Amino acid sequence: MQADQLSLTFSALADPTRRAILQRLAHGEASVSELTEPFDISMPAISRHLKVLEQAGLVARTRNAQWRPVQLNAVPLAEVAGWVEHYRRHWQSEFDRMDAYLAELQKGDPDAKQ
Amino acid sequence: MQADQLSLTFSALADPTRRAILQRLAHGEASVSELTEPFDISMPAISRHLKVLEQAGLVARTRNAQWRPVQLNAVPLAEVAGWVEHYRRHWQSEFDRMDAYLAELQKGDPDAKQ
DNA sequence: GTGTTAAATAACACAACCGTTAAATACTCT
DNA sequence: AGAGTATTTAACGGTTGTGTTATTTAACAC
Repeated sequence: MQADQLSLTFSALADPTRRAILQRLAHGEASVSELTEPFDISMPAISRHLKVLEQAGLVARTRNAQWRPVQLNAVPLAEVAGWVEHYRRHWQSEFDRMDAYLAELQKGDPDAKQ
Repeated sequence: MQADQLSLTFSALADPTRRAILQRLAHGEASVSELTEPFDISMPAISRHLKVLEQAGLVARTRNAQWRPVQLNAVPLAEVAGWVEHYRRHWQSEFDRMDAYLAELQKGDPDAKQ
């Protein structure tokens, strides 16, 4: 354990169920039952997904009677955005090369089959 | 297995060794031996990290004699950037609230202990 | 207190992850 | 062909992740 924050965040985001939970929470806080409802898995499983998200700092849990509303905390995602930004020029140049290649195809086609 | 691309990418990025490998490759292609050198782990271990990165589409391996130079492919990171971008306004508002809080503290202090 | 609802924890099973060392593969050079 | 170099694959072991069902905890309502 005791992984760095970025590893914790990426690891938490690696599961599609957890990403779907975050997406749901982007619309507002929700109870564990509400978060469980859309999925085919049991509430304990969701509860443990929430624990992973909580340990990554991506959600916060408060308490309201017997409910424990879950709220999104997007702050760790800022670090992800910063990390990935360093690579933008790399994928941009990949895309540029692809664009150039496609343009070359376009240019060639009207001149027809020679 | 057979996870979606985004899960594959996040999962590959969840390991600090693999992120360090990507960072090294951002400066140019490298052999497996070169990539192994900075780490305290064996070459087979690095080789398997490379396999994970390759399956996520983050690196490509060519062949040159007995070397298999590894190259960065940042394209899958574009999807990560797009995904995380949806949450920017959330962490921005978190930061704004934090700023407001700090400003409040600043304003209060000079007025002193009352 | 008793019953009900919401959620977490316990105990278990199974698969995946990550490292190791030893052996196999692929290529070069003489 | 035989030796040397680079890398992968095989076999193993320990830890972690993800699901299940059964049980426990916490708070409400009567």
